[in-house]
Amino acid sequence: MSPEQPADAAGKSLFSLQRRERLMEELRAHGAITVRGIAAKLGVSELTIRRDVNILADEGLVSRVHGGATLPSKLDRSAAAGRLAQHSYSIGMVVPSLDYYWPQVISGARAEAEEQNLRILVRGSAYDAADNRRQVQALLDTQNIDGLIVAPDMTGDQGQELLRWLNALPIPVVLAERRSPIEIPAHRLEWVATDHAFGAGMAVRHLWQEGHRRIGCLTDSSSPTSPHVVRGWQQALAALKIPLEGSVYEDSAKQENGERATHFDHVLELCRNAGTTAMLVHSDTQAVAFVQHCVDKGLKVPGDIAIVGYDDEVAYLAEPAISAVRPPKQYVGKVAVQLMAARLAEGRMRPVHRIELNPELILRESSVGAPQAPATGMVEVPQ
Amino acid sequence: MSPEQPADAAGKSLFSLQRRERLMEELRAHGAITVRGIAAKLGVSELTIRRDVNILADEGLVSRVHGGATLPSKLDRSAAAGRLAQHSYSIGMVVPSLDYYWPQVISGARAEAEEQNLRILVRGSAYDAADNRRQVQALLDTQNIDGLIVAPDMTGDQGQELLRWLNALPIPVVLAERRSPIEIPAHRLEWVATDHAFGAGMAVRHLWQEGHRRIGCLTDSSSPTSPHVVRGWQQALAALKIPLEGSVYEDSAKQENGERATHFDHVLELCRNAGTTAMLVHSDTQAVAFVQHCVDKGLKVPGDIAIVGYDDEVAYLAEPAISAVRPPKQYVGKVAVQLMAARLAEGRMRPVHRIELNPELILRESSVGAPQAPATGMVEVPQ
DNA sequence: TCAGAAACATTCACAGTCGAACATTGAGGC
DNA sequence: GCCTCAATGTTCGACTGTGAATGTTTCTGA
Repeated sequence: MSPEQPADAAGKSLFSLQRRERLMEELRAHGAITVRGIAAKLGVSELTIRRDVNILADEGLVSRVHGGATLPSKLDRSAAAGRLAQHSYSIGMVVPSLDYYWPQVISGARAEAEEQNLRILVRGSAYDAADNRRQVQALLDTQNIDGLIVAPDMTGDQGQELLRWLNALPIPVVLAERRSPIEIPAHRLEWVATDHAFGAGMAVRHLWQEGHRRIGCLTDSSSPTSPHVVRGWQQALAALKIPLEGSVYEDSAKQENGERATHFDHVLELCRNAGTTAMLVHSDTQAVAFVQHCVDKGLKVPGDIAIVGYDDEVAYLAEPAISAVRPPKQYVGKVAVQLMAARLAEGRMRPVHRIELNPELILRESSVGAPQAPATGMVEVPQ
Repeated sequence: MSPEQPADAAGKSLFSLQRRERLMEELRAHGAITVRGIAAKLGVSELTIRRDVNILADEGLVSRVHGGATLPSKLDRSAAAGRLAQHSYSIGMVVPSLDYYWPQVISGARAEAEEQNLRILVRGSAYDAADNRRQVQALLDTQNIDGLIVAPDMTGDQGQELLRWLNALPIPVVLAERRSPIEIPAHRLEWVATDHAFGAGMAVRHLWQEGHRRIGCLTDSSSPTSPHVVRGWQQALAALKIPLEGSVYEDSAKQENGERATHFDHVLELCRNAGTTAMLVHSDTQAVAFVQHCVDKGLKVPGDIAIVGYDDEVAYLAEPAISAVRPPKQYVGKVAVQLMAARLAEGRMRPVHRIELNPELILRESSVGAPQAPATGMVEVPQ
């Protein structure tokens, strides 16, 4: 044998550290290794491997066994086993907004990260695939990121391409408030998202229980949340046997500020014609403006028209205060970090997790007729 | 066989630590083991197993009994037992089978419960809503249950009624391998389930990559898993632009034992007529029988027909060994317990979680192209 | 209660593995 | 060049894990 560095099967020289890395790799791949097998594979003597195993075992990275080593096992009670090396990780987080909705998600993520002893680096981005990618790339380039939590724009070809790119990244990726669509098998992407359809359904059922029989929906198609809200609204109508035909359904996304009042008038006109007495209004900034508009026009809320908002960011500020579906934003961040921490700890043996969280319905004045006992499962919050 | 490391059923060498780990796993899955059974399963002498049991018993991890071992019991007052921290909560677990699929789910749940210091009480039930309810009721009556993990039968009115009842129970309930349907708003029920549709799709895409252009599906509609598998198969066909019309799709549930051969012949006939060269066979007991039948009829697997099974319980036993989609059964149990532990710790402020896990595809001989002869001029090196 | 069967403990033999002591090699500093 | 040091290899006696044989204990059912 050559007197230089030892060689592995491919003929490449290895330093001891690389060798131990290789050893861990084999170990992770097979769950166990034999000293003999690895020695042959790496082209070094068995004694060398044994020494490596001892070193790794001292650090608690493997469990020593007669003839080889296994992944650390609870059954192994040697000195070093027990407390895994607290190698702390850094997680990048890219969110599409730093002033609406996402601050709470970030706050939940930060709290959990502290708990799990992780570092989080947050970057804001635009609602736009190209910028998402730029921000992620910046994190990858400048920081030493071990994992990525991201809420990308998924619309259009660019969005799809972005997803594919994320799926192929060498680090684990968790989507927040986004789901990878079935069409592209982004099989490595995990996600945690609020079940907005459920939230919308909950709002509709609540309005039904309040006696409303015609329930419309005013949505904001510029938000990624919108399709889910609309779907939930439609499903709930179907379940309650309310015909979709004739139910007011409007999109306020394209309205300029100046034209908003005009559009609201148009919506109210539709409601009057269709006999609609309740509206689910997506994005509660919209809801606030809409309630304001109704009050200005002399309509009683909830007397003439009941309103439920969506997101519960500013709904309590309106006069009257608006009932709203509240997504568990803190938990979205928290669970995303939990997913990431578990993934980083357990590696690829862990199956891909995809988590939906249910929002809750916060009842305020805008939808509750006479003060009633809250329906089961729904929370009444004063203020 | 060589006098070196012993072998388990799959022929893989095991170190003593791994063997004990396996032993604990079996123990968690079944609650008890026999020395003889485990020795046969792991391919070692009974003496060795006894020694393992002694070691584990010294650690207090098992209770020794004549003929085998059980999970640590309070009744066992040997030296090592006894100082287990008192269980904070007790969780009831009702599963529809104790010999197929579910033992591994239970094993994962037990392992996690141990970790979280919870007590788990497992009861088997029938695939039948009335019996499910009886078993749950029995747990509620006789034990002091703080939470319930259950895989109920959800078919028919009885199933729906059962779900409603579960939803109204005063303790938290987590469904395992079941989803609450949107129709009944069982908004308190959390669940963890394998994404079987994804698994089926993975199998279809694999077969496509192996060159198959007509891919059929043989399902077992008596299993609650069946609809999801079929849905995944259909979606994957659609994505690959394989027409659903003319694709072989058969249900083997209603076949009596005697008629199974006839039905298989019928399926093969259909395959021949439709030009189908690959089948996804749900429940891999079915797959094993089907492969056996094909081989008996002189068909080459995978040469004439490629097979992928579903569940990966016994697929490796067939000759040739069958590729199979493997649901993360251990993790289903594990995650269910995690959900329950978090719920018990955090109370109702925690949003309802609903988790899907991706299965993995285990490739074996039945679907992977036959090994090809080396190109001319190349020398095949023995060993 | 007792007999027979099954499970268990003990002993021994052996193959394989381990690690201490010492030898060898190569890199880097002077 | 020479020295030192760290990494690796070789040898060989000690140790460990396993299984067969054999005797002892425990369980079970009549």
